[in-house]
Amino acid sequence: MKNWERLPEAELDVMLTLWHAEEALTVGEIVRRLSGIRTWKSATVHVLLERLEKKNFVQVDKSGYAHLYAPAVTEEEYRSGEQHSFLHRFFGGSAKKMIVSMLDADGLSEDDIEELTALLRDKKSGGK
Amino acid sequence: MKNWERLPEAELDVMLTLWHAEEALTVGEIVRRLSGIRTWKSATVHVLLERLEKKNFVQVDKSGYAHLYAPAVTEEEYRSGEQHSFLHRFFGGSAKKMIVSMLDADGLSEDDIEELTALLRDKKSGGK
DNA sequence: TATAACCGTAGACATTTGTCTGAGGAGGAT
DNA sequence: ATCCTCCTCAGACAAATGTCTACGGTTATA
Repeated sequence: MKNWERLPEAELDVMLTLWHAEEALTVGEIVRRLSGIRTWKSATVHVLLERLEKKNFVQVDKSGYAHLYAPAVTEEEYRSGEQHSFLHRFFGGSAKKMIVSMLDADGLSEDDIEELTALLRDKKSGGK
Repeated sequence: MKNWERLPEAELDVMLTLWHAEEALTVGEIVRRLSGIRTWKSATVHVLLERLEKKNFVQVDKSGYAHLYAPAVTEEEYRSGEQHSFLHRFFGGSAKKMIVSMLDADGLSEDDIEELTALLRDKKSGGK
């Protein structure tokens, strides 16, 4: 994670599509997969992909007729960057505070709590 | 939290300043408090505040000579909106998954782990 | 081989975001 | 009264973001 850069919404939706795909996709395929949320024309997606390429977020294979687009940054890399910046803005960088707030707010089932408790236990014993 | 709206970086920095202040602030005061991170002229901050007002994120008291700006949305409201959208984008809405990922990644001390374990215990017994 | 169904690129444009300069007023210190 | 400091507000712009129409070429298919 070199220099963290927050992507605009539209570009992020394209990246999410690429991340969730197993292989490289064509513009048309991306349009199709996004059709639930976005009603973009393919030219729109094309422009977004160009911008993402310029930012080095995707790599393109232009050998065939239909160009193939694939992520050049993993979802984890991007997510952790965004998460990190969020953590700093709103929780002064304390992961603990953020976790506490999520425990309060968002719905966790009994099972989830079990599981998390177990993870914490492992983490303490096995901890580096 | 009506319609969730993500604020641009610059406006968010202004909001964070307002949230961290106890009382309403003047433009000049905001510029001063941001001077560590941003080297904005007061006109810049003024424009950002106007935009935030239009979006109903701040309320302004124009009775005195120097206008006073205060948040119209709490930090928690905003944060939880952003957190929610993040959760959905990257963890399919599962708070558990997100917490798990934070347990792995970000530095938690022994004490933090203790504390979280205790919270989980309380949450299970005292559960609503 | 026509044809319909795709594809890529160019070019255009409205809106939003980021920042500033400059004019003109208020207030306090001299 | 005079100056210096601070404030508001108008206006201006460049860059980034969001989307599209239109044109000309490719392919698979009738």
